[in-house]
Amino acid sequence: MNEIAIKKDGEIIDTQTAKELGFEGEQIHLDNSPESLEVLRHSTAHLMAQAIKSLYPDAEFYVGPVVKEGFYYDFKTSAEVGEGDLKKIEKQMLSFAKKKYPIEKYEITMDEAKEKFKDDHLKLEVMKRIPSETVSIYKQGEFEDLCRGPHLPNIGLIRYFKLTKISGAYLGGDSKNEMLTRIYGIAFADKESLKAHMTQLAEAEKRDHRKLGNEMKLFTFREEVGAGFPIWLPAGGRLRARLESLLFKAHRKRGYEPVRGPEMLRSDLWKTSGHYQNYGENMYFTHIDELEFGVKPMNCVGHIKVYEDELHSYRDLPIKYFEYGVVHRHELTGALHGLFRVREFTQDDAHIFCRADQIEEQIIEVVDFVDKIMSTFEFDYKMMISTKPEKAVGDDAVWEVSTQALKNAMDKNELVYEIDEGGGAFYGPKIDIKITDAIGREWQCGTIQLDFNLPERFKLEYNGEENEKIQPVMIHRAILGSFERFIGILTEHYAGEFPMFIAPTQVAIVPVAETHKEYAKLLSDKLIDINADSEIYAKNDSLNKRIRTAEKTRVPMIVVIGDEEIKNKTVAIRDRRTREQYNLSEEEFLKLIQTKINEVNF
RNA sequence: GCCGACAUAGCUCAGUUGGCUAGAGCAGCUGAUUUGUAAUCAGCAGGCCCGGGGUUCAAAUCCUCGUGUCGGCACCA
Repeated sequence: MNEIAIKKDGEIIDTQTAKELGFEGEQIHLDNSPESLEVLRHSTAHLMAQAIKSLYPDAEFYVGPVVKEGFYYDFKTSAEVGEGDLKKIEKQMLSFAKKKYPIEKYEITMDEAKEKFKDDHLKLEVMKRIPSETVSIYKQGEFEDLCRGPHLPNIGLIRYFKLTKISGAYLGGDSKNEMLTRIYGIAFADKESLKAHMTQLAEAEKRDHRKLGNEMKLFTFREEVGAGFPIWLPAGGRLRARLESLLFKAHRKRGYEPVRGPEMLRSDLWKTSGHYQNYGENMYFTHIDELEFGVKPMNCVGHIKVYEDELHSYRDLPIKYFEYGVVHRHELTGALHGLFRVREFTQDDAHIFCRADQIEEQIIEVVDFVDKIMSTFEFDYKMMISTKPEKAVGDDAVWEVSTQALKNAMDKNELVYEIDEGGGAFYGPKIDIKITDAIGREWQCGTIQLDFNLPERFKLEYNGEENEKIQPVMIHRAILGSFERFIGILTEHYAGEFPMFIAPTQVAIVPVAETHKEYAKLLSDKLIDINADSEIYAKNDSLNKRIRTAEKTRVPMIVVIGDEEIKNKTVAIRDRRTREQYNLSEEEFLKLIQTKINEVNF
């Protein structure tokens, strides 16, 4: 097998460059190693550009990098390119690949490059961002592209690829700029890997919470109701209620007090908080008589009003209020996405009012709380500290102090995090908890936000040791983030196979014949007494059919009851999670269910 | 919001180049059957073909404006 590049000092250098500079190093062969795929996919992006250029001669090209899930190329043409054109482009790519053009490299000066690509305003745009004096050009057949490589020695090596998505993308990732066309693709060294990859994508799609939510009747959306407004169906309602009650206990244990603010508040308050100015475009407003009201997009103002209801002593801090707060946000239509992004959702929101010297311990307590829940569900998550955004309230100095406080808390406890510059809330920096969905997209769930600004704007205070007035610090936090998004993620995580303690229905009861229905009902009542939901499958269908129907709901446990069971006071269990069948006495069975439901506490 | 695609029964989908009363499976209802661990049989019902507007002798099919959904971009729990 021929080498396609070499690795020198951790860098991938293609054969063209290595030859030119006389470099030697560890050989990289065409296989599915990360290094090889990097080169292969980059060259596949170029091959795609070559095909696009031949099909759409006026096409101009921006950049075509390798990304986590393959590669893409951004370009612009006067023609309308749609999904249907991907096949055509793939075909053209294959026909070029068959010609086995070598990929040649040469260097020219920046001025020469500008002259060469003078008709391609996108390439000129790319060059503006390159500081060096000279640039390299890669040539394959008639097609030439400005690129720093690395590339394969020959396009004939590209055989197993697929163009996967087409979409628009803003030039330079800035919505103020023009929109280009982006085509995504994937490439592998062999046919099997490509096939395996496509199969894996199809498998992931089966876990999509939108599909499962529909199948399992958890929730729905209706055109006539409006985009982004989920409707919770009974099964989803039960699942959600279980989460809510578990979480309620967890909050009480940690000293949180349940409170509730109104759904909408006078606009003057939103002006005081800064939401009106900084978040107004995401809010819904209405009028009552002459006064303007804003429907709450966050719960903090309500909780501030709770805090203001009485005077506080330094001895009482921290004070923690929590609420399953329903919020409304005007998300852009294109952003809506199943339960992951909706316009009305419920946060498991809380606000901690504390002294400056309590910040760190409070942050860490919340981080532990988050970890407790995430590990219960066996989620891999990552944390990210988001700093001051473009639109923000408060002095830079205050932002600096609070951002540093978050970092300190994390560092002191040796917690790993990444930085998201400019990703903070308008009133303070935050630690975001991100979870990955079935197809690898990351979603922010929990969040911990440190806020010196709202206490200042609302002139909050508590009495210190010397009876002086001191301003408290506010920590905004949500663990799940929102029930909507979290349940969406949970659904994909378990592929609908929810564990007993959270499942919409704990047990499906299948009576063998009509005469066993009564006993089934008795059992069902006993289950309710131990806080377990059950469903009786007594329809006029065959036993097999009813077991099949029950199985398809993904219920964790099915019990079959017939003469045998009634006589012996037992149940025949079919455990969907362990795929086992066994018998238990009724008493043992109820105890087992009770244990399984109670084994989880946050 | 932007680029592109899509919208047919509760669900999953057929529906030829525009051409008669728009089809199927599942689910639902009625009856027969009373079942021992993943689909018993028969019958019935179910549709403003997403919504306006247009082209045409004729529209589920073509055009147009909405609405919703999907894939991305941008934005964000």
